[in-house]
Amino acid sequence: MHDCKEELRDMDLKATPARLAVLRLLEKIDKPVDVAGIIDYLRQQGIKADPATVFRIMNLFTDNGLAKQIQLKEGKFRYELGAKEDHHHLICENCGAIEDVSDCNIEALEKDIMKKKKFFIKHHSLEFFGVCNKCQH
Amino acid sequence: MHDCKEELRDMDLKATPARLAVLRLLEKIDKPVDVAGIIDYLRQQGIKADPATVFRIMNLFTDNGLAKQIQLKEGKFRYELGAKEDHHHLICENCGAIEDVSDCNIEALEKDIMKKKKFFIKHHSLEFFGVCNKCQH
DNA sequence: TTGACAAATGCAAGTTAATCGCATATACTA
DNA sequence: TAGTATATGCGATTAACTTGCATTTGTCAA
Repeated sequence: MHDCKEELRDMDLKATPARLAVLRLLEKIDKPVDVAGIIDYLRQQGIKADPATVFRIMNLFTDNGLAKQIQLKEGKFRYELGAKEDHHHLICENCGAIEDVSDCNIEALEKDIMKKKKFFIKHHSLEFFGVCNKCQH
Repeated sequence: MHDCKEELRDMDLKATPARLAVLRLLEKIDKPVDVAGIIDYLRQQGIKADPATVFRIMNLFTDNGLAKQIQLKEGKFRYELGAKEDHHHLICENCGAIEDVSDCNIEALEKDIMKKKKFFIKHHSLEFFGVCNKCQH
């Protein structure tokens, strides 16, 4: 467990209570959260935060690589920790469950594309939509 | 070139001018369009269509597999032809250019995941974000 | 060809995600 | 501990998308 306060200070970002709590939340969750979920969590922690503030925090974190934006065809953004190792998502179209998958070896594909297309890839998003194990029965 | 009117009738969808024009547009474009773009095209074709109608058409087409929704972290949906062969997108974060890539062999990965995770995959989305060739200079 | 009916559209109002400006509060630094 | 840059709250605003309802329009059967 590392020090969130240090992490923010190192990036010249003020360590406010809301920012610290969001960072801690991102480190804890195992699937991407949306802004409503973040606000709920903050309230649980005794931190009252305006939606505008949370949106501002998430944009700041995204720009600085602390958070990563995820889109699951819901018409809104979700967020997860930027430092998380490369992984992708399985989204159940029946119950909405979100599951992670790793070991997809997209890096090889990326290298190939960069060479073939002369396009410099900075990051990617890969999502699989379908029916989870539970909903198949 | 096939008959759009037939295609709609075969799915028990009424062949209205707006629907036909949208279908023709989807067959023509080489990169995903948003609703504003669709409305522009319809106007060019002499078809006045309300945004609500276009949203309804796109939802209908998506539900029926005629169109596919794409999200490029813009906070809105884009659409492309549902029948298009498997491919993915390169999005330039500098100029916004969108380019297609094919031959990514995601099917193999999908099979692997389906077996390992017991998750039935119906479709996926894969987008690469970075800097296009032009913007590198 | 026409007439009837189900369904598509237009319009207006409403919802939700996200942004912005500005006054106030607060984290950092010296 | 006081000063300053900046983060936050609040209210207003925008943009994407949805919904309800009256009207129009494809379709199909006579």
